[in-house]
Amino acid sequence: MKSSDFLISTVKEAPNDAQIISHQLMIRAGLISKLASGLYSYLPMGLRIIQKVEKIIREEMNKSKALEVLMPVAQPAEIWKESKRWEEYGPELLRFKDRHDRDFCLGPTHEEVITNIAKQYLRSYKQLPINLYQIQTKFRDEIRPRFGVMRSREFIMKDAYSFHIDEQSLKETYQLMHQTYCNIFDRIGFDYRPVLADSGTIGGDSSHEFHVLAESGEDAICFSDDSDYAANIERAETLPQQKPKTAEQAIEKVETPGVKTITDVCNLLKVEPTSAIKTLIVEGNDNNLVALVLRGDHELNEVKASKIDGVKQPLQMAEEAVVKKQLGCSFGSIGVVNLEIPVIVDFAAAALSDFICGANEDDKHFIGVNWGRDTKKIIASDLRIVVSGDPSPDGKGSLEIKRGIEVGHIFQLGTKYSDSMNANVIGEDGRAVNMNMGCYGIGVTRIIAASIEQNHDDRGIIFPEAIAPFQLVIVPINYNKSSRVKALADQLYMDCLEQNIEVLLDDRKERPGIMFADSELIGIPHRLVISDTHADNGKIEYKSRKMPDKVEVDFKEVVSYILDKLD
RNA sequence: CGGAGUGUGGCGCAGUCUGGUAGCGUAUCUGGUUUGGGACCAGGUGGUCAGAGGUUCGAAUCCUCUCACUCCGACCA
Repeated sequence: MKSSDFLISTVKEAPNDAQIISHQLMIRAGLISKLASGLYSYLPMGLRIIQKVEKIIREEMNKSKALEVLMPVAQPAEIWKESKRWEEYGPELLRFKDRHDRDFCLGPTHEEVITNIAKQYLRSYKQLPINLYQIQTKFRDEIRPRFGVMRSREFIMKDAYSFHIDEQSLKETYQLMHQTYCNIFDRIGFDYRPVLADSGTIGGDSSHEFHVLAESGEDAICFSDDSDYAANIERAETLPQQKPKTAEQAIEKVETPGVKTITDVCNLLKVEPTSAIKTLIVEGNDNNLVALVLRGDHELNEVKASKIDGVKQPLQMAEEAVVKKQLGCSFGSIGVVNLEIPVIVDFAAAALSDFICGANEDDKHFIGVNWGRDTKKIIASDLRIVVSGDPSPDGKGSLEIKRGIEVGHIFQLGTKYSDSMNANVIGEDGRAVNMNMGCYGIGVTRIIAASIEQNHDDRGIIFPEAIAPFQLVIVPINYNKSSRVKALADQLYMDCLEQNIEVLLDDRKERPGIMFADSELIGIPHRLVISDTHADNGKIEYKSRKMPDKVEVDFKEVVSYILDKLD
């Protein structure tokens, strides 16, 4: 490709709504163009990258024997009503009516459509297992789109759905997909981790997210410093701790006027938050209240809390007015002494002795409180968000927390959709069985942003070769003046094309500085510079985007030199 | 949905308080000089100042409403 035949749409300044580096660089390099909030066009340079990513995904998916399909973006309400998600999904699902006043939506995902297909065409266990995938545009009406294509409303996703006669078969394909995802992300050149994930209301214990490690990641993930354990922070468990020490202090009520928060209490009483507890009140299953107790320095993990027996799902914090009426005090003064509602205590809080808590009277707290002696019987459970340094749940090492960008998610759906949509096959014994399903997603467009987050410097993007829009850029100095430079550049360009090198010849009438800056901003991995000075010696200058040094290469050997670099 | 903010050539911004000819940088076009790190000179093109209504002799500027976008929060099978 010659630059004069292409659209190089680089800009010096990014719009000021671009917050993170990948968004800024994607705009500046001219990969994307914003149409409206969360809606982006892919310009020629950006599309080439998408196609590279898609190619890798296709190759690896095909290798795993998955079959590609393509399903509609617009979907009729009927199938969503069948799966109950028309009601459950919420405003993220963009709904509209067609000219006949029939309900439709834009697909945020395709479980319903694929199940509908499976229902029609899968009749016998002999056709199973089967794994169908597509690379398709999705639409989710995000509350707050941000970070460019990282969290946009319209985005490209690879989604795969597998169908199985039993759980065993599902598990095998799940493992295969896990491996396939690793292959894909290895090829893309990510520093990533597969982590245990919460499988949401679907249940089942096997769900993994694939996270690219990056400071700007929206998710917190944690891993052991001494084993393979890695999990989304929502999912990471804490272990029961040792029994509390024997009580040393007597319980005593103290005045704490105006004190509402743990910080206030601790400042007033000159103690650390680790020796106080906080009591959160949530709604219970039958119109009652439930107390959740955490150590002062810990935070509630809402996913864990909502899974506790007797706690209303989804988790709902109690209204302060209701709490006042039933417990006789406001939020800041709730405590566990003489508390007449179910009390669930986090393991860490349950391990405390001689601690501080609210007195269930405004402006008063207890000090020297001990479990059992001063409280009724409690249930100890895992309630909190893990913190750095917690012991790893597998018993090996301690946890470290990093930020990650979720680029893939695989999980076992079981029979949720095949049950509600009645997708069954005839089994070996001649009876109909609802199929087990697995579901596997990769955010194609998000991958590009994630890769840039991980690979850039102050000059721009440093694309890994596997997904770079071009492998090589040829920068001729004085292409339009020096006939010798032009001849050499054209010759080299033709030679590269012959070797199927994805090469960009920058034949624009620009000064060298602009051409260097553009190629570095766009992040083309390899660069050759041709100039009269070098031509005098039969040399060409090579530079890798990753390395600071320039190398002189004989003109005759340059193509094989490049081929070697491309491996 | 709650809080905060911003809308002025493609992009980045000034002008708004204190009403009086629409401005700067960059990009773009033409001509010339340059050519190894975002050049210089000269001359152009391009804006109903987000939209609607109001006040005024006169509104980018003051008032009212609407819309869009951004940030923080809530939400996220």
